[in-house]
Amino acid sequence: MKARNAGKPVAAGSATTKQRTIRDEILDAAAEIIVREGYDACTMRAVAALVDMKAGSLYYHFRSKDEIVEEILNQGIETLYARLAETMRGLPKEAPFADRLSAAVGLHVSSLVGKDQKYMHVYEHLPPIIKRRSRKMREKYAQLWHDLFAGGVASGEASNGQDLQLLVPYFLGGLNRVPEWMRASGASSEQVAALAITTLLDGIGAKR
Amino acid sequence: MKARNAGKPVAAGSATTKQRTIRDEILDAAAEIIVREGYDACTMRAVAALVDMKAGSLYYHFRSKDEIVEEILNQGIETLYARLAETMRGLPKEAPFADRLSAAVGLHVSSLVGKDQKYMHVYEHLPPIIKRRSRKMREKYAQLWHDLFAGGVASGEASNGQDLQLLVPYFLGGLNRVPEWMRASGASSEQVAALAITTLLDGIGAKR
DNA sequence: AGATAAATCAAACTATCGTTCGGTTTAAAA
DNA sequence: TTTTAAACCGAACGATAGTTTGATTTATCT
Repeated sequence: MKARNAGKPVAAGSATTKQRTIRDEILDAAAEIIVREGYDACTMRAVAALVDMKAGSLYYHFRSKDEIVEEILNQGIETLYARLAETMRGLPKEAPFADRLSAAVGLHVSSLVGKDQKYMHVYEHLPPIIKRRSRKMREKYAQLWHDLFAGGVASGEASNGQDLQLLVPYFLGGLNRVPEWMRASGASSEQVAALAITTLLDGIGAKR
Repeated sequence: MKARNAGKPVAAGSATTKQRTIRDEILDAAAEIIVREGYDACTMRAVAALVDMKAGSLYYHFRSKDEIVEEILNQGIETLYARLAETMRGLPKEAPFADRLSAAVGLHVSSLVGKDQKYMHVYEHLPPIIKRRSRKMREKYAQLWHDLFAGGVASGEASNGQDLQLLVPYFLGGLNRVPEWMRASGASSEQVAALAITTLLDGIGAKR
């Protein structure tokens, strides 16, 4: 076996420390290539090169290229869903809508620009056939947002009578462009999150 | 030569009627495939099949596959830019901000769901390397929106003091997801446009 | 040390990609 | 009708894709 961990700290931590398997390294490499150069450029040979292996060796860890992509896709959406569900559940029952919204936006944005952002951005680079596979999970995630807004409407804290079925994908679709905004404006993730929240709540029209 | 126009009306119109060339048919076919099945699926053989030809014959009309894609890309963005610029120029000088915004949103949305929507949606399916080529033109288009908002700010009709450098990509990025909203909610393009406008102006927060 | 299992390699296979090119068909000009 | 040019086909080319496989190296266990 090759010295795969040469130079890397052994992470001699607690027994509960999730250890980084070779599988993870491969997933990371593939996601990295997809986000930076697109799905076409993500060949088995390119992925292998990034983890210092040969293309054929990848098949010891994965059944196919499809399995790699699918795993990346799931990892991204499922952890995002879990984190948002957890965050919402952790809020006090009487937390105002603005606070709930702020927490959700903050989490979503930080996921888009954080350490594992790769996994969030892979989706948009995939061919439609593959995209469709994760559609159900993505709708499940959108449902969390739908619930959030529905709560705001019920308490009278939100909505001008907008159709939530339309408002949620509107807001969420816009939020996903966060990295673009940051690139174009040089703003921080906090600034971006703040803009999204205040604009959604109050708009940009002159005050009356 | 094959009977390419079999069954098609000759469009015996005025001399100024733009006639549909074979080039156009090829561009249409390629755009159609890219939008429906992604860039990978858009092979020369697939495009050729859609226009009842063989792959090699395409090279009589185009120098390369790249040339086809580039032409699609330009056609989409340039006509959009021209139409918005024209529309803005056509508005009376004293038109209120809300009207200007409404006109711009209406145009943008109708382009995204209209007859030539293909050409608008091709962009998002392309590998990063190709995307970068049309970046300048897209920034030019965004500049139109920037000017629109800047006008609203100057006249005091808009803005809560938001950074326009951030607000424009925020709003525009969201707007581009219109087809998704419509699919998810079953709303019409007019409903979607209305939501985008009122939400941007007034937000969804409870009135004060 | 020797044996066993895990991990990787080298090389090939088939399929398909973009592209080329000589020949063939079709439409218009003479 | 003959000539000429435009439009297309058929078949191939080299490159590269995902994948398979038998051999080989490396780690682990006794």
